[in-house]
Amino acid sequence: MSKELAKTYDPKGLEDRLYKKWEENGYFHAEVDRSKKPFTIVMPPPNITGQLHMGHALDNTMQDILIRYKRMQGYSALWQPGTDHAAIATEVKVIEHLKKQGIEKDSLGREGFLEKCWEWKDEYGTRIINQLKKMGSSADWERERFTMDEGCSKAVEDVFVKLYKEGYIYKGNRIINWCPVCQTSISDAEVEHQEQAGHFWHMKYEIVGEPGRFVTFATTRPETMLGDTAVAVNPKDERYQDIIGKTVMLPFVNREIPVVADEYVDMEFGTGVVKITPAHDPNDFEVGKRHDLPVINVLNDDATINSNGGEFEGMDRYEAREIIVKKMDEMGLLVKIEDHTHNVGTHDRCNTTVEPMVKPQWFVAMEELAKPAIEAIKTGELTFVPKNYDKTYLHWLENIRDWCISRQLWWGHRIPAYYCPECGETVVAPASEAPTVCPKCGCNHMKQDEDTLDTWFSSALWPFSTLGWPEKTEELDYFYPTNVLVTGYDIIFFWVIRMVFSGYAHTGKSPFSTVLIHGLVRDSQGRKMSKSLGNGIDPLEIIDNYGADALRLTLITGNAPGNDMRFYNERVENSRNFANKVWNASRFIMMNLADNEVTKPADADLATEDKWIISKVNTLAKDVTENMDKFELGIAVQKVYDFIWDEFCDWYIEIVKPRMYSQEYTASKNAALWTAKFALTNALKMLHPFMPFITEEIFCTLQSEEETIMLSAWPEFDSALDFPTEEAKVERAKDVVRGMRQLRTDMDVPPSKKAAIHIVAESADVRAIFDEITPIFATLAGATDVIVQADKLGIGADAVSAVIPDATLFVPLEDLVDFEKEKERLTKEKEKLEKELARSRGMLSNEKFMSKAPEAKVAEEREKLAKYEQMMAQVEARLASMK
RNA sequence: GGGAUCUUAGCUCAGCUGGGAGAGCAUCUGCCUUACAAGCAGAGGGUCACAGGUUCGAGCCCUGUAGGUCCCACCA
Repeated sequence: MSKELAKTYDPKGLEDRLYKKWEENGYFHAEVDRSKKPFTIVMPPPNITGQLHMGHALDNTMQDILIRYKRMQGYSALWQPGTDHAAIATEVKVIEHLKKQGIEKDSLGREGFLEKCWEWKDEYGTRIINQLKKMGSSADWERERFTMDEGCSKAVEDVFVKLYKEGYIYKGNRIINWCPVCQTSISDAEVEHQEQAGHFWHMKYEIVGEPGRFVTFATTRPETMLGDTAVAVNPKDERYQDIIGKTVMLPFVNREIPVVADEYVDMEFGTGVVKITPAHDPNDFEVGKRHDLPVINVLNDDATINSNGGEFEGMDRYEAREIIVKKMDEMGLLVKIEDHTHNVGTHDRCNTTVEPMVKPQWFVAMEELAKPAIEAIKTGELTFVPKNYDKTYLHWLENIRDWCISRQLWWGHRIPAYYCPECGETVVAPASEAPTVCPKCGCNHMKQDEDTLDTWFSSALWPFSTLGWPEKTEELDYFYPTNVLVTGYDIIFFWVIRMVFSGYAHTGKSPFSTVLIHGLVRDSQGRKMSKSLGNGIDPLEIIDNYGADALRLTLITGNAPGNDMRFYNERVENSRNFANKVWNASRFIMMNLADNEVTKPADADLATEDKWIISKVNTLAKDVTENMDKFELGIAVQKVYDFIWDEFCDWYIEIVKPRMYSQEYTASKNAALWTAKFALTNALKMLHPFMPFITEEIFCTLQSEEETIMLSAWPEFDSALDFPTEEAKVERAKDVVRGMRQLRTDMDVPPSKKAAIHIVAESADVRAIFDEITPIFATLAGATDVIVQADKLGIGADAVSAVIPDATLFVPLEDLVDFEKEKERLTKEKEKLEKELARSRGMLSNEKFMSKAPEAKVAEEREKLAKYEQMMAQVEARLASMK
């Protein structure tokens, strides 16, 4: 025996050992190699605040599968990894971290705080990477990047300057979403709308000059009235024609505000009158612009009322709301209160209700930039898998609004804009050309913008900045554009879209041709895994208990692209069991290979079952490859799984056992061993992208430690191996195997001895079963006998005769095969075949089908019919022989 | 309000361009058998949500109904 393998598969230790081997040998590294075709995937950079969760696990497993597959196919397969600085996420974490030490962010100053952030990055930035390695990820770690490293920062600056010069980036005083807790602006994509139960307050303002006459309106946010600069009605609304142009009195702040007419107002809704607060509502802001209304901000950055709010100054927005309602009521201006559920915008990170505010911010004008990204889908340069996501993508792009990219944070890429406090001049330039002197007035007081960029600004450039852009590197030329982007549907707006338009804007190409979308990993009850629910399952724990291969298989099996999945331990156990099955099947083959010199058998020496399993594994290669190419990873692995378990283990190994047990090294034994090794090796290769560790371990035991399955050639369909399958013969072989097994069970032998008994048909060699077809029973009926051998455990004929009445045990064939059961089975099969035949003949004699269906389809059907007819003949013959 | 998507075995889900209703788990029966009890042999269990339509043929295509999920959206 060349090597001992444990009876059950234990991934512990083995995984780390193999990973180390791969990494040290540089197997993950992809070179620019013009003799090969490139295949590139950029890894969605995990946040440096991140801990590996199931989302990462799924995402990375899918990418690793594709990369390993392409690498085996001979591509120079680059999986480009890196981490993301994750501006706001990290800043919040670091602030929290500092707070525990009693340090306030502001007390450190900008430089001091950034130092702490970099310390954080150094400490935690590698943690997630090490966790990804535990998954078996074969990324090219030598090329690891960080969104704030020198190159990526250069790319960010260049892009900013370029877009500014082209007029796509502008600074504007516009209404944005403000998070009062994080104290920064956020983009539209970061706002999550939640339905909340609230109230609809009907209140009224008195018309100036007409004491006792009021206009009644309804609002969900009474406190914003402090910033009202008009009330609006629909110009067509007959109820209010006579008040248009008049003014009303705003209580508390005693401001006279006009009644304006605007189409925006829905006559059917509420009272048909809307109070207009341009500073704190996006619609009102637009109305305000149309009517040239003043914008009065009544909120501080922490959402307390500011000095514009008069007596309410300093109050929290909700406190002010309560008191304003109370006072309005006291003044008789509160008409009624209705219950009302409405959508409230919240910050997706901290869940705080965002406050629309007017602030000077930087924006990217999206309309023009979005156009090529829209075209990309229409021309097919970019495809989504599954393809229905292109609708989501298009809908967003076609309704895109300008992207607010400035953030009032310190951790991130600082905006490369410089202002002159003397003359107001703005200069936008990369850091290397930062102006010290104002080009306009010549003063030396130029100050850089305090704000940083949205974290997605740098990730938008990731597919090319990681390859060296804006430099014209070899890597960029060879690996870009990349092939596949693997990500969750939850990130299409944030990231995918921005990468695509950036790719077109800066490189003239789509950054990838396919976006492979996966769903969310949910808990066993279908809930999102979340910290607050405490229902998260830690992938590292699963790896610890079941192994990375089992986790990977679980995440891929039975899941279609784009669909959510539920994760529970029973599924992992099944995967673990499969790993064990593979392990044991391999162990069996290796035990039998022992020290035999296995040589490639002549075709003539291959038995029916050999040819059968060879052509099965050959067809498998075709099927799996096809599905891999369609990104149907779940189907692909299912096919490998079924092959190994249902065909290779349950059939082939069982059928071939008697041949393997032969003490003489016959041509038949050699053929069986060779075939088994061939089928196993190929199956392992196809399994490798999914379960890298166990397949490598077995492969190395089978071949040599120096080799690696990672760089072995992916099995291709080979027509020379496509032997015609003789299903009927194999069926018979299985019957005999079953019979033998039953016989062994039924024999009246002490259990301890049963283990020692192997059955080999002697006079009618089991071989005959495969070599004869219909006359099988006739042949066997003449021979009928089977010898029980017990030599494997050193129990000789004497011992057998001591246990079993007859020293040489003759077992009639009837005991091998249960004829009654067999007849039943055949009859069922016949019925099924009859149905099939009827269907097939019906189709082929149907004029419409014959005239409409494509030729290939008809040919296929003819083949099927021929097959059915042949099978029917066999079944009938067998039935006849049994009478 | 707009859009997407789902409804298949007790549970969780596959079923890709129309032609055999499937897997895992669970249940039941029998087996510690020289690869594997994390296993083997077998069994039961489904009007493919409902109603129409197209088709020689529908789980799959079309229309409608009911229920669920998700995304987008400025009804104050």
